[in-house]
Amino acid sequence: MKFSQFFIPTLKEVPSEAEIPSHSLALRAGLIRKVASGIYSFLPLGFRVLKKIEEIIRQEMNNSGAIELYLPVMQPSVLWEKTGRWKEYGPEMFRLKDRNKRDFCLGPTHEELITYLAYLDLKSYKNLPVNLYQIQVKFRDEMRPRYGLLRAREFIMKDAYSFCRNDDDLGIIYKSMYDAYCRILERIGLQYRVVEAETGLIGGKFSHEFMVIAENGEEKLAFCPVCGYSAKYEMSKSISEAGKEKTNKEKTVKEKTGKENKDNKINKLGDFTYPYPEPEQEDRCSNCGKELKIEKGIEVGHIFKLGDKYSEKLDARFLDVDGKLKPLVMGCYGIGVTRILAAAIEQLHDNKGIKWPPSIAPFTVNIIVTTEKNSELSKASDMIYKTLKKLDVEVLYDDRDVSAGIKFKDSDLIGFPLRFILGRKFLGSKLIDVEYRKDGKRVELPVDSIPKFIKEFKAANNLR
RNA sequence: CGGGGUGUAGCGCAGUUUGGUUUAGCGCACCUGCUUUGGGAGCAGGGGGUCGGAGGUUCAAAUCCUCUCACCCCGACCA
Repeated sequence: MKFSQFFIPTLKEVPSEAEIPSHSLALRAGLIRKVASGIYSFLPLGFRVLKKIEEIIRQEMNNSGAIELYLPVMQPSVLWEKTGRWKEYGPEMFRLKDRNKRDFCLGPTHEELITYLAYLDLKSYKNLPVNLYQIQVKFRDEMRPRYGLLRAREFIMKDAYSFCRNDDDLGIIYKSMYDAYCRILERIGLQYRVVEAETGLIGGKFSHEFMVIAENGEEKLAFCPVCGYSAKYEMSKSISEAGKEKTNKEKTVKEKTGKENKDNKINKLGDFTYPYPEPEQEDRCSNCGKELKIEKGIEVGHIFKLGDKYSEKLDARFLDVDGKLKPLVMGCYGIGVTRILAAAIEQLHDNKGIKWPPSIAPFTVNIIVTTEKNSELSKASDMIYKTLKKLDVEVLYDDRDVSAGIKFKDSDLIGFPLRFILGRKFLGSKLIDVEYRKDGKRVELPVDSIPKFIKEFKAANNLR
């Protein structure tokens, strides 16, 4: 792709609405534009990244036996009334009426719909287990959208729902989803932690959250560098110097209210402010006794064991081998596509711009020609552009008639993993300056070594 | 929803306190021409806003008053 024929509106200045790097850089690099609070358009560059994230997720889901389908965004209220969530969800749900005044919502999640599908078509243990997923847009009227893509009102997520005969089978699928999520984040190339978490409005017995480590993360995590124990900070167990085991939640409730709370649960959050306590020196891992490290993370994935909460209410039952009618045992597994995009920027950037991991970079190589009007040089860069395309490299050739400085700045901002620089030096030595965005390192590359270089780069970064 | 803040050209801002001296200004971006091109170039010329919206006060409103809308931040809550 030639830069001059593509659409990449970059911004030189920091938009006043953006507070954190992922938001600011996504706007500046021409990935997204805001339409309304928490609602964004994806420009071509951002869209390419989205598609790459989706594809990695899709491959890993398919590899772990999940099957893709597509459920509607618009959902009738009747199903939600059966599960009681039409009321429970409250103002967070975007609601609308059709011409006949029937109630609908824009799906904030899809348990009701998928369970309805199971009710219709999963009648026998012979159909089980089955794990269905979709990559779909979701709508949640957040009380406070913020940080650009990190907390949007319209966002894309992959959600999977599994149906099993019993808890044992559920356990197997749960584990396979857990592993798939780890592979997804590893393939993308992000540092992350898996923590135990509460289940919230979705319900169910217990859950794991997948956190991408980042400075601006909304979640505080406790992590043991020695044994690998990790948990959300407020749920983390630690041993104080006194040797007494405690969880941070107990401590918080007691300290803030000044009184005991029998089940250690916070009942009315509005009653008092609830800042997490500052990490304490004496907090030690309850597993191995080593000092806990406090980190911040962005939640990108959440997996739940639902059990029969939805299947009971929506009457989704199957006939088991023993001839008995039983509710389907469910699990659900969500991972945020648009949120991963933001989290990746949040974790991988510097003061010049984004540093895309090669797995999801919009383009792998950016060719910069510093003096476009030299015919020898433009011939050479055209040739190199074609060579890279032939090698099946995603390359953005900056052929714009602008000063070299602009090309360099845009290149840093957008964050292509590799930059091929052709200028005066090339005219003399016939060597291309190849620069890595990751660490700024440069190597000199003869033209005929391009195939070998690309092959090695792809192999090292797991690209096709 | 409570508290705080901001709305002036595509983006970033000044002007608002003390209404008139501004045909509303600056930087960047944009258009034309020439010169430039290894880290956001130079000169010359040019286009674009009626000051978020509505109402009001006044001889006169970006500036004062009332209402309203949008957006951002903190909190509660949340993928």
